[in-house]
Amino acid sequence: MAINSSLAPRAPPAILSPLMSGFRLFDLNPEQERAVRTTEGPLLILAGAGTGKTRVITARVAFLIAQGVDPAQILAVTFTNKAAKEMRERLAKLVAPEQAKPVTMSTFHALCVRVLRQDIDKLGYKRNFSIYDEGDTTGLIKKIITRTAAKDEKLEANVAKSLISKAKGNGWSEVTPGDEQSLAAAVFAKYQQELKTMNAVDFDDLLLLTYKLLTEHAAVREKWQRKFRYLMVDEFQDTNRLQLELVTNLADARQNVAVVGDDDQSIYGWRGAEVSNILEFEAHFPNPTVVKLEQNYRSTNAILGTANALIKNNPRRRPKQLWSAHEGGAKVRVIGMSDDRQEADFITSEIAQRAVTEGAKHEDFAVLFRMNAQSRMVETHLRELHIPYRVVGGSSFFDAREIKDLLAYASVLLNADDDVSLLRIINTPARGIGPSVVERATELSVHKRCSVFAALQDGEFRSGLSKRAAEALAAFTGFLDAWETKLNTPLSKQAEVLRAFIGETGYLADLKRSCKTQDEGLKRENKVVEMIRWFEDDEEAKGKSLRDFLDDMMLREEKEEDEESKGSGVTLITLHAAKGLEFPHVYLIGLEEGLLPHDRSKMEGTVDEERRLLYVGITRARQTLALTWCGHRIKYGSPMPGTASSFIKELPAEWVEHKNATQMLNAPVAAETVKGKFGALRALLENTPS
DNA sequence: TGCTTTATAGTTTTT
DNA sequence: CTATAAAGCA
Repeated sequence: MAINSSLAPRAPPAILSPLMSGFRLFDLNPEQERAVRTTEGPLLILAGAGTGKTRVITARVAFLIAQGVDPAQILAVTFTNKAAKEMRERLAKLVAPEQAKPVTMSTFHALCVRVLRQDIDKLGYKRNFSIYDEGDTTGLIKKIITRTAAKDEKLEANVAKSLISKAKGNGWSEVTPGDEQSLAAAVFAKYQQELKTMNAVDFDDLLLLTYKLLTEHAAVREKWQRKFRYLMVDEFQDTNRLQLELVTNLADARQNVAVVGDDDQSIYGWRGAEVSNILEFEAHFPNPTVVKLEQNYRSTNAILGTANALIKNNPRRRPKQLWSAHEGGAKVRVIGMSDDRQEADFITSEIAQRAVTEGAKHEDFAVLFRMNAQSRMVETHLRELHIPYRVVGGSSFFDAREIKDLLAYASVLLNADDDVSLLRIINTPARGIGPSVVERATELSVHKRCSVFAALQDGEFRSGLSKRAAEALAAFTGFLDAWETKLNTPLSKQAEVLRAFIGETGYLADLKRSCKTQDEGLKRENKVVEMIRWFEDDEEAKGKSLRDFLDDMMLREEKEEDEESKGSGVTLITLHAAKGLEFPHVYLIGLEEGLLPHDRSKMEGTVDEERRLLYVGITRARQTLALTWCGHRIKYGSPMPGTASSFIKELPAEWVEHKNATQMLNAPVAAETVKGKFGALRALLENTPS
């Protein structure tokens, strides 16, 4: 996110000379400059919240280029596409386009796809492997569980999935011990074997198989070590063991590995992130240069003092002390509420009030919470006051049925062994291949350890079918074959082939028929058409193949922004999703024992991570921060009593003031009055074009 | 096939 | 309470 944009003058647009003369270090502070200038050997940059991390990374890449490093030999790895994109945009402002373009800036996963598409055959997969997303893998695991579990055995698909994911993230096979260990282990083994017969990989496999490739095939490892001479890893505190291993294996003897991260912001331990990667960095990369970035360009000292005091209570961490050249700022308010209704009412009416009295914009405010369910009450109250808002997170563009169907069709063309996709579309629209045929084919595929498509081709299988079914099946497989050939004809425009193929399937007509309203049908159809056009653009502009495009789609999160509320309004967001963002005014709600820290964290012994979560929340605020807790909260329909979070006791008296909402609501302006005034003002504003 | 009823469980989430 | 998934029904 935009770190310190208000303070920093824009950097000069181009590097004047590859030599040091003329190269300005963009007004970096001494620590930042040291991080940028340290180009050789391992480097650990401990970048506290709001200390200009992204700036340092991009400046360092620019510096490397100015030093004469070939841009193509620089690799910067991030966690999200968004971060990679942002970094690329920032770099584009520091160096010439022809220097920026060859730099590799990608996520771990995208990088691994690149490696695997070249050499995965060395591991017994085919190079046209499919990538399965969360939904695909959950479905697969579910099926395997029902097939494997005895009647008295129970195993939740999500539990199994997380066990499998963690096992893979740690390198390989050991499934964490537990009561269902044997079943989970069996499911794991079957799952992995089935993925392979389908020539498919999941997200974890992307990392795992790349790791295998690099460690077991020296030639491949050396190829990539030669390619990348300077490595940078962002958000290093979020890496798991496998990702650390990948970095280790990509680095050659020179060990030019620069990692950037903040152990205090490690909040993804529950999904396999290893804080020890950053805490014990020296063990993995001996004698590193260590740089601490502690000057914060985001928040007031009241906010930073509060954050510092809180996080000091964590035992395993690298000591850091954020400070700011800004004023002390307003004290952090800790406000006790009677219940969650009052909490929401207080926050929303105060936002309404401050919009008037302080002239603050709605998008300056954010409400942060531990659980998504907490947003509801706030939403209701915001709607009542006609305050625009956006809820971050939510459903993805790619969750839409029609998009999944389209991607499945495309995937089957490229890899017919992809059962998950094949089964998705085999009878959509209905083409006479009913559930019984599909079931028998699936059974045979399990028995013969082949893909469903291969099972469908089996002569014996076909002769066992009714004449009608056999004909329908032959028509379908022939159809796929024909279009596969067309797609792979050299010089053919794949987007056009795909469009014609989808047309021929009759999918769109079927889609529209299944919709209740015509309007909905058109919208859905439009999505499909749009996506094909999107591919067409990529094919023409960037020369992407359908496979490239599918890879991009599978590895992209891209939450769908609500079209009307895009860009404006109060932000409602979970603490996890808020990492990396900043807002002038933050309300952090639900600071109750059991919610933050969450009850489950106590059982799991991860209260430290909950503290970091609160720390992340606090450090999102630029100017003002309010923390609230409730004496009662509606849980599962009925109000449950609650007490203030134990974290509140850890906050420093110097920077914090304690209040209670009943006084505040009654004292200056009654909430109703504010509502009325604001409503009138708003009506006025709405008649004025903005 | 597609719909309504019933049971069940209930952090955090990117790739 | 409410979202979701499986089961039951037309």
